[in-house]
Amino acid sequence: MIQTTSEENYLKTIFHHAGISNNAVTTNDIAASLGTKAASVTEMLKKLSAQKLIRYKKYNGVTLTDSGTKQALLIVRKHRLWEYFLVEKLKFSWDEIHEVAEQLEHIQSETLVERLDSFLEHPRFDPHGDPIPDKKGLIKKSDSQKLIDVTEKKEAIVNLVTDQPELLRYLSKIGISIGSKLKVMEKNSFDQSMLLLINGKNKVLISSSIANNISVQL
Amino acid sequence: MIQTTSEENYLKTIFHHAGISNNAVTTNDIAASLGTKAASVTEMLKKLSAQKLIRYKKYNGVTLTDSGTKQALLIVRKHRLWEYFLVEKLKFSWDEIHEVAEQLEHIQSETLVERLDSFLEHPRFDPHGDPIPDKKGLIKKSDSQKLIDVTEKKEAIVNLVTDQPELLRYLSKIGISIGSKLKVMEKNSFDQSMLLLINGKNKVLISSSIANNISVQL
DNA sequence: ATATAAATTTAGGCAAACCTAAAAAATAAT
DNA sequence: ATTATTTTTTAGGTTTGCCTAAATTTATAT
Ligand SMILES: [Mn+2]
Ligand SMILES: [Mn+2]
Ligand SMILES: [Mn+2]
Ligand SMILES: [Mn+2]
Repeated sequence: MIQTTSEENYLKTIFHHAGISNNAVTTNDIAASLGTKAASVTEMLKKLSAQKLIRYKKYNGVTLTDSGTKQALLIVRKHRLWEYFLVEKLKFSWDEIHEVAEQLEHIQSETLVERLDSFLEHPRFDPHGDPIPDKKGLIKKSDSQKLIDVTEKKEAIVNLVTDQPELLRYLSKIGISIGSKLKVMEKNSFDQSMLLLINGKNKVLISSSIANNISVQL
Repeated sequence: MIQTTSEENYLKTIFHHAGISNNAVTTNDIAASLGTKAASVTEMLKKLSAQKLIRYKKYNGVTLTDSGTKQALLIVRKHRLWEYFLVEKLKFSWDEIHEVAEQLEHIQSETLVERLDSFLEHPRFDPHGDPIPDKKGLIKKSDSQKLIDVTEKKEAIVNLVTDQPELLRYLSKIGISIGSKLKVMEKNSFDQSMLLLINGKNKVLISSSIANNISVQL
């Protein structure tokens, strides 16, 4: 069965909230993410449940079924492939792509996804470091930890950042991108801010909320 | 103002029916093209008229305003650029692309269109030979005539075919593509069928309905 | 245990884009 | 010039996806 754009957005949101262990996701969380109201969410949950894409019991949140997970993974795959395309082929910057990918991910054509994947030579990560599910929905998970948890004096390589335009523009400004080498010079134990040495050149102080949105590999 | 996908499809349909001289287009013609009913068309015409994208007088058909024409040209531009992309970069065949382009043409992002155009190196014609409007909406019109009107013994180069999947597959099968050299060996005056020599090699008989959907340059 | 607060669902509406059937206008045929 | 046919519009419905306000359930605090 073919999903509407709206249904796809709900599935994707549930997927992102559920995490790897497919935890139950609440009505309010979905509403907040999609910018809709709880009442609208309840309505949609009934539809998705009728299609057996989610398991829904009143007042108990929802989890994706296998079928729902498969659909969600395909949407995520398309989103990230398009983001990769926009950056690598069309020279968009990493803060300009999310909104366009939000539209492109709903284009219906299996052939298109697979040809795009081939054309891009099967990229494994999108421009923000998020893994791109393969055709079967398998995700390559790299061992990665939050920058905020890295101890003083350690060095690490940036491999994932949160896909939020304002954050991304800020990171670009201070010279942090995927692959940047960071050395944690000082950690302020009061506010969790960090003094970083970026690529052995610039020293920059970042707040904890920034550090919370960067993941690295030691 | 931003148009819905449905509004864009109406504008494009009106544009295609109006021809270069922007003739009035009838309600029924629009309905037939879009696979909707006349009543639905009337409803939409009121909306487009309120937005001053068309000139609409009850019972008198519609014409596009300058603003409506501009919008329609942009959609056509996007449709054809995407078709070119699908064929040249993703290796789709010319009969597989229309449906996907129908979806892609509605992606909203001015940057995307212009970057795509650059990436493709500003193609002037889509895979069916249809001209791609430039950023300003200008169309390069090549002097071209219908194959059906070519006189016996003349030679001509195919430069435009109708974008209909079944036709396109048939043309591929008999070896006709954009750029093919055709020599009109015989014209049957009874049914207008034509015997062609294709690229100096194969002799093929085509019916008038095929010949009507091929344009050539002498 | 009860009261209060928060989360969720239900009830009733709205706009977009479609539909069918009936009415009105324009066109064609006698 | 009437009548018949075709085209177009109007009237009244439906579905999808959203909303607000009220009711219900669950969670939290006294
Ligand atoms: Mn994104
Ligand atoms: Mn991303
Ligand atoms: Mn096309
Ligand atoms: Mn075309």
